Amino acid sequence: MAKLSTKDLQNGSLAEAVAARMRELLIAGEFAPGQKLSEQTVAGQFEVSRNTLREVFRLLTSQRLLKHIANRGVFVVAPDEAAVIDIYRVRSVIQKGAVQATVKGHPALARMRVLSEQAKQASSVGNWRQVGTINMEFHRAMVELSDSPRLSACFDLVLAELRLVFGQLKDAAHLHEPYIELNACLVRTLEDGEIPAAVLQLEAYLLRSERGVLAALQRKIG
Amino acid sequence: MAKLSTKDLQNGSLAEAVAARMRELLIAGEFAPGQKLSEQTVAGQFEVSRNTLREVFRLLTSQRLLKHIANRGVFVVAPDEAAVIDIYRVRSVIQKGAVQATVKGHPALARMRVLSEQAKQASSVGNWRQVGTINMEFHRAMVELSDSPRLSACFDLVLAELRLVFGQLKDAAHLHEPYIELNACLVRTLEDGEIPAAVLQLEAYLLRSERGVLAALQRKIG
DNA sequence: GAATTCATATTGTTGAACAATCATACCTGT
DNA sequence: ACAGGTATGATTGTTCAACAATATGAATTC
Repeated sequence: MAKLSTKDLQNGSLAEAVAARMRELLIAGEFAPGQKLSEQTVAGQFEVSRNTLREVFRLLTSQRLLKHIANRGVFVVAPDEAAVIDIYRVRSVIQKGAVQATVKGHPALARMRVLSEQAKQASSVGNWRQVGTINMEFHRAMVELSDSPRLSACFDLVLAELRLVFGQLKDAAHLHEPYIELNACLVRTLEDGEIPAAVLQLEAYLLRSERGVLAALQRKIG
Repeated sequence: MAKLSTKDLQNGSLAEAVAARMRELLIAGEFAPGQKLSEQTVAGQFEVSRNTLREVFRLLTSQRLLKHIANRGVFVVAPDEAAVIDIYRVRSVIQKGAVQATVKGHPALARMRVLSEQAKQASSVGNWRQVGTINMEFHRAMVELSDSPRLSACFDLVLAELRLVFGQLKDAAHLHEPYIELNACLVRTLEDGEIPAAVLQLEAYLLRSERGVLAALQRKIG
């Protein structure tokens, strides 16, 4: 297990700082899916009290990264096939809803262009980890086209869950690679204001991506 | 202030039971919007320890019914115009997405029919409070057409927030009344499998409802 | 080998204590 | 009188220790 130092003082409370740190570890796949997290043990590892860790657990449980079972403790979520399918259903509804509300010249659209180009650069260098991060940001920007903080919040939840899935797969490194060009293409279509075409491209992207994730999941878990 | 007895032992933990009880009170408008909730005071009112109440606050904060400000405490949320607009944007995206995925003979559709008729009955008796509750259930059932637990969860959040708005309005009693017939009509359209027509009806419903809520909000606050 | 009982460990909850931070009233100086 | 700073008091953030309630696992019994 990696070092669990949380000396890096984030703004806000200690519980939030630990939650943020633990979130990173979870998404990085440092914990096994389904693993039970003992309050005493984890509190010791993060050097916080049990009460504070409980608040951390509540935080991460509400973000669907942990699962709380009464009188049994908290466990790392283990997303299965159904979860992935559901996640992509949410993505489809929300992202299509956002794209359909696109107005030309929206700052989020400019951000999508920048991120799309950054992804191309990162992939040319072979930094697949960063490609994944940028890709996530790209899709977050897409949802921000809807100018809806609540839709963005909901989307962030499923995206975090999806990142957890990626982290739990072993070879997820260049799982995003084929979609860099699709993203760039989508940006152009949106900048031209061709909404229906953009929706079709998005649907194609989501379908391919979902299949890829499901395949990788079945390959590793069976 | 009303009695805060939480003797009714729900299943699950005490914190969850208190959170459920407090949720009811919040939605019933028993707390003023923007009101500060002192840990010591509220813990005393619910007869739980401060630590337990903190977990309750975390729960309700993650449900967007309370707002937590670091080192300042938690406050009852005070949804403004922008919040209502955003809530209806989420409703539009999610409910339209669900309706578009409707398959004939879905159990949720049958449930919508039942609820629509129950609403008609309740309104004929003049039980507006129940009309509101049934109406909420009706729309929840609509989202369940999508067979997506995550979309349902997200929808439940915004619906709870909307109920909080209703609770904070004083004359929100028969705010749902004009929509009983629209709901019944929408059920018929869906049962006939005419998805596009149903989407149009839903859009009309949401637009009218949003305007009604915004008007009531400005009447009472602005 | 299956079911029951008992012992152990973990979670759920409480109360008290202290540090850190914020709000308020008071005071000072010009 | 007023702006600014300071001290005081109250509230939140965090930790610790203890106990009750519940689940886990092993030993026992049939």
